[in-house]
Amino acid sequence: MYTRAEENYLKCIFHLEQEHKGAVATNAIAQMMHTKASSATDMIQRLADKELVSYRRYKGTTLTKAGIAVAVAVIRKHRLWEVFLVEKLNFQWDEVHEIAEQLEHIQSEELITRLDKFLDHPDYDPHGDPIPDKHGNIKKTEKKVLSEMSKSQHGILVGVRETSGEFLQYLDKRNIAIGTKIKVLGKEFFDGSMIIQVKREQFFISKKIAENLYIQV
Amino acid sequence: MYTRAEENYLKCIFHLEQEHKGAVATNAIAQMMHTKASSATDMIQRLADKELVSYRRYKGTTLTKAGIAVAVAVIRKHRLWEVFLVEKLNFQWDEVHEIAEQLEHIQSEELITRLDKFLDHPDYDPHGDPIPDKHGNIKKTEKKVLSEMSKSQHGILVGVRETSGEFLQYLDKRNIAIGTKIKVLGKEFFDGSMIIQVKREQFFISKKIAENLYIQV
DNA sequence: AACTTATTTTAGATAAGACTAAAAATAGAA
DNA sequence: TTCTATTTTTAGTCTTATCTAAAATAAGTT
Ligand SMILES: [Mn+2]
Ligand SMILES: [Mn+2]
Ligand SMILES: [Mn+2]
Ligand SMILES: [Mn+2]
Repeated sequence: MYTRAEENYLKCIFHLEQEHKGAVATNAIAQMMHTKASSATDMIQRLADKELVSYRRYKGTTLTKAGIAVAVAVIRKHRLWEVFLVEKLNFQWDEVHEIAEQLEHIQSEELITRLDKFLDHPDYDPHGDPIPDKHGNIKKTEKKVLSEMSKSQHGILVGVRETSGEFLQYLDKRNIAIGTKIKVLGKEFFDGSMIIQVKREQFFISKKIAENLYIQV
Repeated sequence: MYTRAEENYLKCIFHLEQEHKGAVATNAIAQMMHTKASSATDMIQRLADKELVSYRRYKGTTLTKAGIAVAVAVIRKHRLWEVFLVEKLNFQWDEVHEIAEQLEHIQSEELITRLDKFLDHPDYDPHGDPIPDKHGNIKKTEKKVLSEMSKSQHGILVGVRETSGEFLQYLDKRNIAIGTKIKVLGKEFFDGSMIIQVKREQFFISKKIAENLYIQV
């Protein structure tokens, strides 16, 4: 099988490739992995030797079929464990990421099959991200970033972009969670800030917040 | 914290020290770790630098207070995860060791605290081994190896020495499990083999089998 | 006590994964 | 197009954890 480091790099490249659509820059990988560009280059070259990524120097990196399969399997494990931590061990949604980051590397097909069953085959993790099935298929959900919505539009929160503790606690404090209905009451052109309606309350939110909330309309 | 390898060596030394009472030979460690004596020496010296073991060359190794604490914490995690796998995910008791071997290295105090609670604070793992509490205290149980019992003595199975799949499946096949009442009907001096009564059946067992069953009289 | 064997340690190599510093390639600006 | 700034790669070093081969020590035997 693959090492922890390899799995983490593949997962990282997968996420960057999704976001930017196209070859991923070495610097972007290094930044997300909290490492130096030279270390990233080193790993990328080893992954290329194993045909998990295709790579032409100075031109960026993309995952191969094999690389995608590994990345998606790790993401599946990560998200299933997050569900376990929240649903069964009563962790808060902002506390689970670090632990899942470790648990995602446990090697056992059977374990994941049984965990999935134990959790009753969940479709989404606590942050609203879809859980790939055992064949690696990911349910594509139609969702919009809140910051791109306009006045008087509404929808329900189905996911968050940021998963840092600070951000998730910010949402908790305002009773905003996955499934919460949100309506745009006003939007400021100058700075992109908004007034939103959540249940019976109204909040002012900055553009930065709005950019990190995914809404299903 | 400590690396996976360090944790595995410490756990290994702990178990060997329990068995033989006294300093542990380098070869014994190497054998149990499935590695070479030179590799073991190397690690022992590094553990000695970190004051996790006390070591005098050619004289063997013993754990320090600090080393014991690390080993026991790992053993606690290993056994709690084994309970989880059997009780919650319905694994058989012979299938859980390998997976627990990985899970025991997950670093999170909070996770173990919550797992322990989720499992309702179990005292023993599926193989009858006691689970250390969070302070590292291990319940000492009075138990006897079946091979040392004599004719017409009886007791209940409280643990197994071997945990290999083959051995555990051998027991399953004969309906022998933790908690099963066993009576010695006969014992052969020549080879130490026995006839035992288990529920309504009688079995012939070799000395090797008898040496791997712990009985509470 | 001297020799032989088994155990343990050292010396030297290797691979993964990280780093710093320097060189090379690319992109942007003048 | 040529210079400059940024990005990326290479070269060389480090640590952990492993190996093989050789040297050192301990234990056992005549
Ligand atoms: Mn990870
Ligand atoms: Mn998540
Ligand atoms: Mn282990
Ligand atoms: Mn066990």
